[in-house]
Amino acid sequence: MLDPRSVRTDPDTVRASQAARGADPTVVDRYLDIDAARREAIGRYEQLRAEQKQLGKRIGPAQGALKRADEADRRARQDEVDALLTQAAGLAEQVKAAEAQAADLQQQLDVIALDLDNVVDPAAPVGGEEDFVVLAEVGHPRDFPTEGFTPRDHLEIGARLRAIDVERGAKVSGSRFFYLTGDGALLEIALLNLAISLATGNGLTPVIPPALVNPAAMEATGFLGQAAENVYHLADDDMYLVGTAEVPLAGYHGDEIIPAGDLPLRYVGFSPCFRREAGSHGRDTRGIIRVHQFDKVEMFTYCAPEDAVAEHEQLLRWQREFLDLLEIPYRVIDVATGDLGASAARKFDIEAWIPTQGRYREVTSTSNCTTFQSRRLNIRLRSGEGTVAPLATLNGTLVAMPRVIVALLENHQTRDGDVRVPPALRPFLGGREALTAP
RNA sequence: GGAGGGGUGCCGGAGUGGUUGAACGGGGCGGUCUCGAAAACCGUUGUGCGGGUAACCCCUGUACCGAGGGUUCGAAUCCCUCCCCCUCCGCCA
Repeated sequence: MLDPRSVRTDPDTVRASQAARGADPTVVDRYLDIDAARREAIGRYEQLRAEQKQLGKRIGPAQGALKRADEADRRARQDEVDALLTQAAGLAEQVKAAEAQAADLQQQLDVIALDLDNVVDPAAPVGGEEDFVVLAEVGHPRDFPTEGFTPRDHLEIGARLRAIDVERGAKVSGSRFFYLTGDGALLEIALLNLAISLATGNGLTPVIPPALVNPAAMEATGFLGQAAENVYHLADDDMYLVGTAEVPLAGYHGDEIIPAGDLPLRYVGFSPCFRREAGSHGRDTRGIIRVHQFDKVEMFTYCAPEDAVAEHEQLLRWQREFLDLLEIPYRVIDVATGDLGASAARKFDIEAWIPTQGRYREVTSTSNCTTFQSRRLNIRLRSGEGTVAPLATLNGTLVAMPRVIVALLENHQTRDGDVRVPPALRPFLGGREALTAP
């Protein structure tokens, strides 16, 4: 949600942002029209309401006077009370109508406000999905022909190691489900432990959040908008399965006012993630690149708006450090405006090199949501001067298990199909230097 | 799942229809006193929205006593629905 005041005072910026996203800029003008009508309606209602309260204050005493009145006075007193009540009844009707009108316009504004995405960061590259800018390339993809063998894909390696089982995943749950078994399961646990130990070492608070949330939490984090078709909904209970720990981590401080001195608040959550993957039929059908359920370690920060850009860079640094430790070649891209989520002002993705695909695939993503998300969640900060203001929220993947496992298996495979364990991960795998077939 | 109790401001806790945004206590903040501190005393203490302002402070109006409806001239107070919390029983990782 944008600040209504800033939309009012600086509509051109919002229009330009909408255009950069490939979204409809004329929403701004409809928004402004409704906002103007709303403010007028509120004024009308409040004035009538003030009159009603003034009048109401005279009724009590008048009725008291009637009760105490003697015979001679009774008639006059009764007339006075009746007159007041008649007047008040008429006013009450007007108040009710004015209130309904104001409420209706407020609701209209709330609805259209959902069509206004966050204002993009001027630093973000303008364009569509293909218009990203590569910020860095790290490591070198291996030259398998020179090494003298053809790389196996993660599914083949996973089957050989008895680490990944998609057939049984399909048998029990359906397509896009999988089992991690043996070293596969141990690998995820090792990645989890490495990630959490790094994150806590950096001062983040570890959190294991609920993965099932109510509609308000889902709505406030923006996942019931364009992304709604990818969200699992439990109709009997009207609950949602989260697609990321961002949802419960963002909702955690909902409706709170946080002292500025407590900021930044940094969390690292571990949760299962559920995604319907509607509209991606036929894409990434082989292996575990795109699945309906996976585990993820996600960082989440609440900070002062002026610190958000620096915080965004910090999250990106932590993400890079993790992949550096895993010795996976990757590149960092600055995602273009047209490919940003509705709540992100800027987004960096890290894409890992996948040898058998001969290309980079997204493994992490970090978004600066500025004050957009906190407005919907009603999270604010209290400054030293005692004033309250919205704060910024940012999120970033530390490790999305399946894709990192894919990258790890494929990039570190040996000629005979074993997998070298990068040194940083060894302490979490009992010191083992390689994963080998059982 | 069954039975009962309860949701009021930063916290505790009053308040059953009319100057109640809300008594009282605690806490916080400011001040007096003190070399300083404590104690004591005095004062102050929310948020959203609209208007006065382009904006802050400020002034003013209005809304907010779990949420949403209703009754009424008027609702924290009465009615309905829902949500949440607590206690006991049952079931259960």
